[in-house]
Amino acid sequence: MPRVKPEYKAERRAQIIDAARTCFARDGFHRTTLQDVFAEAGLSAGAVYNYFQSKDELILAIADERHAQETAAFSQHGGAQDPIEALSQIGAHFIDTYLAPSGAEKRRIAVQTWSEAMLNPAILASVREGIDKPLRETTALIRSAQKSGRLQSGLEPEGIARALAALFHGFLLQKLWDPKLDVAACRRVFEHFIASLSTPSKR
Amino acid sequence: MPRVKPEYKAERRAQIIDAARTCFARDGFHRTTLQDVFAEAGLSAGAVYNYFQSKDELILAIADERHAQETAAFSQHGGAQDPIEALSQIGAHFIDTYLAPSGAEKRRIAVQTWSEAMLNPAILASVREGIDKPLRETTALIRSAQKSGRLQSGLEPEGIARALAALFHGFLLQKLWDPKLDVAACRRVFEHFIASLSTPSKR
Amino acid sequence: MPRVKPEYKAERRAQIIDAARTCFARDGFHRTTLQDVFAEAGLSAGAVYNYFQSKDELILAIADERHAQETAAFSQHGGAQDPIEALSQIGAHFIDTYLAPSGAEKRRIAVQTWSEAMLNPAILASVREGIDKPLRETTALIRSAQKSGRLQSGLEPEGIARALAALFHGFLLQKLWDPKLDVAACRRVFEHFIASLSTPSKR
Amino acid sequence: MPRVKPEYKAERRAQIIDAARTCFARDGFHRTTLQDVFAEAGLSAGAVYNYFQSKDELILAIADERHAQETAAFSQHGGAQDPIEALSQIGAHFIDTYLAPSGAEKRRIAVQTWSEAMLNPAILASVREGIDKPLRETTALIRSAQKSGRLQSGLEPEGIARALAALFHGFLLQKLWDPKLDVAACRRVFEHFIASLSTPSKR
DNA sequence: CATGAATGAGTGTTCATTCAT
DNA sequence: GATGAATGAACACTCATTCAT
Repeated sequence: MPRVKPEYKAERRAQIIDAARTCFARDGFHRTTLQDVFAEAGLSAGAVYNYFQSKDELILAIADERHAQETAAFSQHGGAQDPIEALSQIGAHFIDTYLAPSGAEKRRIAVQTWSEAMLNPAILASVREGIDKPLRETTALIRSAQKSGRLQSGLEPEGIARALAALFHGFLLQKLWDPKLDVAACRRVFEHFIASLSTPSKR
Repeated sequence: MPRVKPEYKAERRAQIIDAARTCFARDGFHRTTLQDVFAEAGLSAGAVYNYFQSKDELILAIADERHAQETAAFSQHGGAQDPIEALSQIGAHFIDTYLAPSGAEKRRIAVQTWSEAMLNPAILASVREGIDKPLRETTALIRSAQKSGRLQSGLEPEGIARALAALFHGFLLQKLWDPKLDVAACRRVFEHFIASLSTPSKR
Repeated sequence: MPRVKPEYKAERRAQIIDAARTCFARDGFHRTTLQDVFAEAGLSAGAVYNYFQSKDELILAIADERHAQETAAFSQHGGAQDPIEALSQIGAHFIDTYLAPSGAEKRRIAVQTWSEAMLNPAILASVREGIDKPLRETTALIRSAQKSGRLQSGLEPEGIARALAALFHGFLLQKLWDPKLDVAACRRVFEHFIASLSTPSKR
Repeated sequence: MPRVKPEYKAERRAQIIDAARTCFARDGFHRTTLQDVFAEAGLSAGAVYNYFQSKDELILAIADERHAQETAAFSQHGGAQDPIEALSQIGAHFIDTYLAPSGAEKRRIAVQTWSEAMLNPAILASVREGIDKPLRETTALIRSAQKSGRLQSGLEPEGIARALAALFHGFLLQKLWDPKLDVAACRRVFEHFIASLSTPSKR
């Protein structure tokens, strides 16, 4: 269908990415064959190859899209006046999005991406991009809160930001291993951790 | 009446597992071919197949071994009288072992195992076994500390235990993505978190 | 009543043939994809298919064109009064055209055509048409020269004609394999061979 | 079948090369699929890939083998005392081998190799190796004959050698295009050409 | 027990060709 | 006539696994 509308190609691309994401979440990057993706997308091999030049490129597109979404969500929820409130809202958003039952697909894509990053430089770059910007913003948030005296200053801001990310990533893994994980409890611990920053550490 | 001494078989098995771990850490479970493992082990295909019936079984053996080591290390470092001290020592041990530069191989195996657990029930069982026992022990430790008044009791013991695990797993990921990660800072945040449990949460 | 002027179609056809020749000479018939030809011609797939119904037809058109040119050149240079002179001029023309540095594209198309003729009857017919007519004309030239006593008659005219063609084709191959081939020396040997026909063989 | 006799692998390799040569001569390098070769050899894909790492490598092996045979044959037939006799014998051998009806397979492989050499550096190297050594030997033969006065010295030895090769290659092409080519006539012209070198050129 | 050549289903990818617009 | 996205059969190649020796 030549001379298509400009949005046609974007739609087709999205259709392929959706199909790939479904397959990858279900069977993993490596157990998913491109034939699976073709079938899921309802397209031929050639059609898919008009949009993505290789399986790796498709995997990368999935990773990139996920990180773009994350960065966007981050900015969206980090706007609260109170820095502690902002941290809390960001945490709540990510916990809701990734740890809810409906987040299963996201979780499964995420973990595979983390594993793949180890071996695939392009995926690693994508993962880092998805991590570094939020980390920098969180760090800035914490630093400004420390300066205004609202957070204790005994810990490095970056360390705190990394701990928040680590808590989130770690809970995500636990939810993946055990779907019965008590997400509400995770959220409470998360809140406790943030709250604990307001008081000087005992040590 | 075995034809060969049992030690012989155990040594051969260890030789194969070592080779496999080296390959898997370097190239990943899926990019590693069994030919790679044969070459790394200096053995023939048939020899390896006398010890492991499939690639999956080899992967599982790697995962099992890792979790056995972890559980053992956990018990070994969790014996301190003071529960807070015990938690601190356990944390220090795992951070030292997995986040040190020399822990790269362990990290790379760990993340792949987590990803594989999503798709392979046997690996999932292995991962859960490696997580659940430590989690139960930590939970028990925390619960007893709460009863004796040494830890605040506003948070569920299991939630705290899971948060400690999450912090550790999350830092491991970050170290994987960025080898320059400041491990000392991670350790300080970890300590802060444990310390924060001694005081009532502000909220 | 055609919608477009006939010249338009002829121009388009020539444009496609030029592009195809460029691609085929550069990458070979089999390594050249039609996508390459479309790009080189600056036309779409559909446009090219309006002029040639298949890749084979395009290859055949290239071969035909080459042989038409050759036959024309042959007639053009074979008109000298003296048959020996005519042979010499024809030889000189072909050596100049095909063995000069600028003849690289022609050489590369020629050799591929020879190889393809082996497998593709239509190409074989084209090659034979390009060879047979010149061969018949040369044979006639030689026969008449023999009758008039200007050439020795110990050899069959067709054999001599074929030897001249063989020399030319063989030198073409050598130039293809080694661009530093001394073309002037080839020309001298060619002249010697023609000259040798004027005197009775020693044997 | 492990722990095979040393000659086992060589036999297998020859079996594959034979099958490939049959297929390539019949259908051409590019129209032959590896499946064809597997079927012709009566082996599986994996078995063939244990001996040749790619289709190109198989093609190269065919070319190399052909040139090795040619060089060997050349040395074998070039030992006559009389240089003119030696040239004559070499020519007769190659004409017999390649232009006889039974030489069809050799011819078909040869022409494809020439065409492929244009695009494949490894094949080009093989072709040149197969050409250069015979050419050097012929040149030496001619030079020594010139010094001893048995051949006229008006032409460069290398040019003469190249002309002999060109005649042979050109006749080979003609036989390919027309199986009814009179090979005896070719041989006579070849002989005439050699004989013509014994007398000073008329020019 | 060890060997390693053989197996063959399965993989990612290509590309000549079509046809709705 | 021209466009170019879509088709899908076909291809080269891989690799976990087997088994005769």
